[in-house]
Amino acid sequence: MTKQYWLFKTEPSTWSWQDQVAKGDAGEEWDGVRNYQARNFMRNMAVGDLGFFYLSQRDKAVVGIVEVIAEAHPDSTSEDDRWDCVDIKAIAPFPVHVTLDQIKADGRLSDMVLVKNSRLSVQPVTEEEWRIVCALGGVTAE
DNA sequence: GCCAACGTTGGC
DNA sequence: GCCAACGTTGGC
Repeated sequence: MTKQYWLFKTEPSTWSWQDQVAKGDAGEEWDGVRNYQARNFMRNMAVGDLGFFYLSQRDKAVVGIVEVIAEAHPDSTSEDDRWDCVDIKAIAPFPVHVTLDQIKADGRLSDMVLVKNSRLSVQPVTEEEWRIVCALGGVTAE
């Protein structure tokens, strides 16, 4: 299967990019997701998939790139076996943050889930969207 | 801090 | 299985 791309959303006060970076290569569970759509996307992820790290609230920007390092498994923060999550690790920060305003202003990105369904906390990203946002962020897409 | 949009829950 | 009520999210 070819590599898939995703977007992980978090509130900076709950889980920041620094928190993610501090976990190093060991990474961390992307736990706490209690939404079926988001969970289903995580169940479809494979080790090696890449994702954007997006901060809601004040920042409202993509600030870095993460990699999926473990496939979906039970969320350790829930007794309820409905909830699964993957593990991710930080790969690289964006030299330039790509803000929601920028994304909204870019006609090429008007179909991004982030624009269309801003509340979904784990989202798929197309390869084209991936390349465009990486370019805006000042990194070369893998 | 407000509120619209959305997802989930629970009664019927 | 429908749908009203409720809670949460996140942009503004």
